[in-house]
Amino acid sequence: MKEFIKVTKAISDPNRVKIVKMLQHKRMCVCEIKALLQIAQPSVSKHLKILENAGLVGSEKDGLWVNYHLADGSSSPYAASLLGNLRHWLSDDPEIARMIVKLPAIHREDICKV
Amino acid sequence: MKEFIKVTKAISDPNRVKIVKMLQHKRMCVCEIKALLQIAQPSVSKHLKILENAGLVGSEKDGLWVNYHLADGSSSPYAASLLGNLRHWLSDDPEIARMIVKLPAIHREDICKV
DNA sequence: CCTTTATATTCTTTTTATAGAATATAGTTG
DNA sequence: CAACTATATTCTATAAAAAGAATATAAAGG
Repeated sequence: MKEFIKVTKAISDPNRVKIVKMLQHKRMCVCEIKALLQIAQPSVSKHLKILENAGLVGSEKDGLWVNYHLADGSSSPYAASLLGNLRHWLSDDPEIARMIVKLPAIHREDICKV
Repeated sequence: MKEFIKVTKAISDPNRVKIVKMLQHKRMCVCEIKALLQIAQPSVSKHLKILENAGLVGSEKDGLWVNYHLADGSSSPYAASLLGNLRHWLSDDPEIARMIVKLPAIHREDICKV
């Protein structure tokens, strides 16, 4: 039960849904995500921690950067099912779509400078 | 997006998960649900409203009683998918299983008297 | 080793959820 | 229609979530 609640709580926040949807397109560092969401950097870090804890995203350090990517869902059937469904769900959502359009123009060299 | 969040938020509470799981076995009135969950009646009513709003349960009046039942998922793909998965998910959860064992002994005539 | 930079953590405030007590509503029965 | 009962709603208190400012940490480069 706890694991199920952890996953559903993690995904029941619009900013966290957006993070999952953007990570479907490429792995991203915190400041790139921050640039797309337009919220403060600590808020991004906290959202990512909640998603990681739920088994929805993973991360790897690369020098100063931390690259986040979609998890493979191996942590639980709940995470796996959700990640599978989200591959198609919400892609047509206006807010999501607008965000995805901006994605290709985001490059850490240009925008990172907290 | 709003519909998706409504469904995930609705299911990300342990008492509401329990309500969905018990309704898989039979349609129940508020005081029967109250007896199984062991929380106050207004809390049950509020949980049911949230679930109904998310398209996860439905209700029909029968005199003084209101019988709640699982929804068919026609309100959204999110509700449909979740209800489908929950048919097998969490059935082995100890807390859920213990509750389901008690289910057959619950009869409104015996317990209702707020 | 000092500075810079990307990210994480802590602290504080504001908002949102949850719970139950009290009350309202709506059927039912005498 | 008066008393009763099942459910819903309102009110209030408490707890949990989310946000950002300030600060801490850790890796890189001079």
